[in-house]
Amino acid sequence: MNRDRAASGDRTEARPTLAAVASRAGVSPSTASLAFSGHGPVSDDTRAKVLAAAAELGYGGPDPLAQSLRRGRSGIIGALIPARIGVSFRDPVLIQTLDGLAEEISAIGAGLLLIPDVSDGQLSVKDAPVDAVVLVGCNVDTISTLDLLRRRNIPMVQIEGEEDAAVHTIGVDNRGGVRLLAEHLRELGHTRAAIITLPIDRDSTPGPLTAEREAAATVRATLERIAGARSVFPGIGGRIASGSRSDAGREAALVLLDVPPADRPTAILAQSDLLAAGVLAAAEELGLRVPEDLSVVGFDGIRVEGLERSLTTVWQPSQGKGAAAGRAIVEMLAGGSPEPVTFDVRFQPGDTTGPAPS
Amino acid sequence: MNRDRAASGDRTEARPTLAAVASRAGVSPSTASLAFSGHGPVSDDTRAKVLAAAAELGYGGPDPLAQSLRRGRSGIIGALIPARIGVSFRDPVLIQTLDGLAEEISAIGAGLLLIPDVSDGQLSVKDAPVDAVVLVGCNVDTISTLDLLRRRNIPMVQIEGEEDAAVHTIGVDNRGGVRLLAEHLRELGHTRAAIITLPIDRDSTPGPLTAEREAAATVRATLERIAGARSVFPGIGGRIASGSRSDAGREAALVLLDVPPADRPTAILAQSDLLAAGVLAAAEELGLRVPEDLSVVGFDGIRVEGLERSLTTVWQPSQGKGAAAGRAIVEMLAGGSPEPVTFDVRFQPGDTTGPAPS
DNA sequence: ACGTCGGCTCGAATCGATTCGGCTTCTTTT
DNA sequence: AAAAGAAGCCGAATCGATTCGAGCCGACGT
Repeated sequence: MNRDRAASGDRTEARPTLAAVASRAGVSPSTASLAFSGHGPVSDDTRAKVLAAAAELGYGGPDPLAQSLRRGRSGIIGALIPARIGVSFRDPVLIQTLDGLAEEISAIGAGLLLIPDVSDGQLSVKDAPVDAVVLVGCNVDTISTLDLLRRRNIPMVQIEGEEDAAVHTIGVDNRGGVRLLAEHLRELGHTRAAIITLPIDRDSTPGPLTAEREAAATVRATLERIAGARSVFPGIGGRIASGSRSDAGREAALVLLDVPPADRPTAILAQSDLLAAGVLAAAEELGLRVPEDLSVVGFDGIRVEGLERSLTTVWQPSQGKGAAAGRAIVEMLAGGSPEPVTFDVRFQPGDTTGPAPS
Repeated sequence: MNRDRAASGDRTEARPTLAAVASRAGVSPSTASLAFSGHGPVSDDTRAKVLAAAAELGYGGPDPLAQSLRRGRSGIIGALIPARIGVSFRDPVLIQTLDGLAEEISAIGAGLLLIPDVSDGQLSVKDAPVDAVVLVGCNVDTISTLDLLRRRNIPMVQIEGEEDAAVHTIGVDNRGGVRLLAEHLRELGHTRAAIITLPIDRDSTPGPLTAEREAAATVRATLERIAGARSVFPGIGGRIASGSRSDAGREAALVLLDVPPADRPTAILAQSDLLAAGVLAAAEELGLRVPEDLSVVGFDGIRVEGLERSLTTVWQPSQGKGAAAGRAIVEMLAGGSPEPVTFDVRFQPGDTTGPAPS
């Protein structure tokens, strides 16, 4: 009543509040609230009055913001993705993961807020009204933000990350998966193998896989996959690609393959199917037959658009990882403390591997 | 002090509030707030005290929920997408659009909340704490929800939708774009052309393009593109695909092409590049040469993964559409009322069209 | 030495809804 | 018919922070 709030046609409009509806209906705000939410005993008569008043005033239902504050929940789960949308979403694995995640959290009516993990990004996890955060495919060097969240008691789940971080982790058997592939190649007689890795640190510049960069690596999954390869081909080297894209794979493969035949690897372990697709393209450009001259394996087990060959690879449950993360979130929000999950992968033979050329 | 709130170690934890920090620092809540936000004149001394107290208490900064309520803004823009994430995000056009959108709204530090427009979805636009909503590639038959939002004064922008809806609309010249392609085909001598459309209504079942379905159509963009084709090939018919995916295009094309040569269309207008890619695949399966036996055009001008041919198509600024939507949102949130935008498209010749076979 | 001007801090209202205990009425039970 | 019970409604506190006007105190000007 003080100042001009009553005459608040001064702004563009004055959204009616629940209180306004209540007073118009001649009931108390509490009753109006009950009538709307259906949480308490309200006579049909009263409810009708409230609804009528709401209609007359053009009331659009309780303000989600106020509800959120009161409830202490916003119904929003933040998804920290590694890069801006246009880039991140070119990765089918990421999409499947988010899909599984979204599906699972929709059980509690929550939605997914995309938060690109780019430093200059204006939106930061820390001032977003999220109930929980999922780090999907991020390298957790954003520790500072993370313990801010922890301090706020916001549940966090990461998919494929450092185990030691005090964050619930969902992973797959990266090491074992790649070892399966490597063993497969060794059984075929390959001895000169090379690897094309996914980004290994925050600045994902492509280049040779050097000891220095490996030492400074922050992306756990990539390291694990390298380790898997090393467990079979101890000294294996290769190149780091700039991302899970076929053009990046092609680029890396061209460098690895465009050498004298004697030095050329007879097998390439690509750390993703998209990379592998790029390797196949490079091989074709160089006139190398797959698998006669070169064997190629991938990782992920996705269907690569436009690739008619069936890739030898390991399948990982991308969607399952997202779903597991979602379930973990749901459980944590309910007060539980779920067990970390590590998924197994499945060897998936294709026609891109064959006996090593003699 | 009543009941056991004071002893609220009863819950899992009791997040310290700004008030707690203030009292520990020996200042008033208002001062503490000022110290944190840096909005008012606070002595360095006091600020330090407050910050120290916050650190001791493990205070993680102001609760975004409370801030949102107070400010009346959540910093979240809702993006209504046509299907669940895994499906929607297979469409590169959608992704680019979202990318442009996200980029633009990050200017005001807002984030994107994904809201799948599926009826059974638990999360609904109406109880999400969003400052604005973008309908991207949705058919607006969700009118009921929409005027709920309007009533709440939530700015809305739609990308490619009914003009008549009282919603700010961003579009492209669908009609003109397809006409360019159709004219191109006519100049090449084609007379028997068929069209493969994107979904035309909510239940996106594939099937022949019949008058009935066309009459019941709800997807504006699809209709406009059909109209563009009709302006050159008046009686053109074809099939409705189930989505912008190459397998859907292939499926539709197989039906259209697997007929006696005399009836077979010599040109197919696919309403998206992905559909066109599917058409190319189908043609190859049927032993038809492109462009000698069949000309194919698409729409969108995207780079189709795994497609080495260069498609004759029109390019549309998908990202630009998203960015325009983002700018519109920003302007509307600032109180302005932006002008609706319609983008032009650009003919992009490729090698998938040629003279009609004699 | 007194009035005034700034700089800093505090009180209190506010954002919009939810919820719990208590109070009134009306109905049922013995 | 009195006691007990139930149904329906209201008051007031609460969620956690922001913000505006007012107040206090030291410093400066004359």
